[in-house]
Amino acid sequence: MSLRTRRKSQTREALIQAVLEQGSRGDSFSSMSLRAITKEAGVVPAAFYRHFKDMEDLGKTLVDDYLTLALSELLKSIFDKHPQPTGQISARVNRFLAMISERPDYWQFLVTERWGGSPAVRKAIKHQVVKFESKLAKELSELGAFGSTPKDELKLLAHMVTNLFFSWIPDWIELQTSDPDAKSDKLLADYTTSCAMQAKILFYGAAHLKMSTLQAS
Amino acid sequence: MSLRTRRKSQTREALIQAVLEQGSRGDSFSSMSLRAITKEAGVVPAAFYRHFKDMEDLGKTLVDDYLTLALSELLKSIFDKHPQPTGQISARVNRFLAMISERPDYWQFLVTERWGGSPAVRKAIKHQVVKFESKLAKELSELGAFGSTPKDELKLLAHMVTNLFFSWIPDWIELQTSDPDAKSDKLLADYTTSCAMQAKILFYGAAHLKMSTLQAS
DNA sequence: AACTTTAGTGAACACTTGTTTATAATTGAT
DNA sequence: ATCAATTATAAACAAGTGTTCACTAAAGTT
Repeated sequence: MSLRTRRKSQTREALIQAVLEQGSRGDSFSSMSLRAITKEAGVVPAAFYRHFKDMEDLGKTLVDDYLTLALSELLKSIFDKHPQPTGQISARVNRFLAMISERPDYWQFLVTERWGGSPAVRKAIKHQVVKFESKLAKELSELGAFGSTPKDELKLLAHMVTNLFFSWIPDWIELQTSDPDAKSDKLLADYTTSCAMQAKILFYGAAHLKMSTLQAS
Repeated sequence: MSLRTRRKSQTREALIQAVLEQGSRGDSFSSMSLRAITKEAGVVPAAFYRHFKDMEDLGKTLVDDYLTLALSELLKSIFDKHPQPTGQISARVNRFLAMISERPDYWQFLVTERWGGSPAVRKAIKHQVVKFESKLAKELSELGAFGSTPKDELKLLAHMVTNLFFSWIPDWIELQTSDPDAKSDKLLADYTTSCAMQAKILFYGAAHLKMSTLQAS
């Protein structure tokens, strides 16, 4: 890799990080200005166009080149082998929450912009989420407990699980930032139990409720 | 009510409707400009300040004076008496989806801004959602199936149910708008079954999974 | 060493933004 | 009928917006 292209990708990264930075401060992507982004990246406004066509282009790139990795890492992290014998769900949930703690800006952006104000970014996220759900459904089918579950039902379950995951993200981030981060390990442990409980409820219901069974309540 | 106050509340309503209108077009609240709102409301920019201090004030008012009603109506609609003997869950889900179809702009705003770019609006929504979850937990406790369920677990369940409800909103709105609205009743029936299935899975899991039971999967 | 390519600069542009001010017009009260 | 109160207007302001253009300077190529 040449020196020039390396430096180019350096400011390109700075622009993307600027977006994530402002996202972490609570701003939504559609309300970010091109000028503010370049300013935060330490570059003049006109330099922006050497890297992206416009802000929409930046947003799509951010999702496709960066956030996608986060989602696929999440998938690996959940379905890797070597699970502890006890508390499999808790351990996986724990790892997910730790991943969020590592790069909260990534996950914050994903949550904020999933139903946010930029159609292009929304569409890009949607595309990645659909892919994630498909892989998740496939992994679930090889899990034993859902071996005989019909494909339709697995897709529905994967959809629910994905939404459950997404619901944890903002709660967990807020829990962390609004806390006197003294004993953050206890905070993690507590919220892990809560999320694991949620996951168990969902999996138990899906595993034991046969389809086309009318269970009124 | 005097003529003047009536006319005042008329343009006030126009301003709020303008926000919902732009929200329905896909814009996020934090990216809406005061001028664009007044323009859409058919009024000059300076007139805005007769009604609201700034955009943030408008946003909070919108949530507290309007969207709150939608949520309490939802609660009534779900827990009213006179339920059909069969398919209680489906019937209630159906009514919820019908409510969304009636005022999609309200629900769209709620979803978009729940994790959106305006801290004040986010906080206002959060406050209403917490209230909603509390009432929901109370209603669930009087439901028979969860009579003996501990309070903590009911709060968790209410939280999950709320998130489940919220997850339906954007999917249902998109399903409707992206459709050649010919046989929209069949669309409603189909999506009702899907959502009802999700609700049943969740309720079944919550009702049958005893707390502090380690159910690995 | 000379030439080309290109990431980043700085100034300028037309336009939109939020907010203030004085003024017009109409309702409510006397 | 007269006067006060107030909703909405029109114009102006400084500041911020996206985008363009000619440019400098450094890296890649010959």
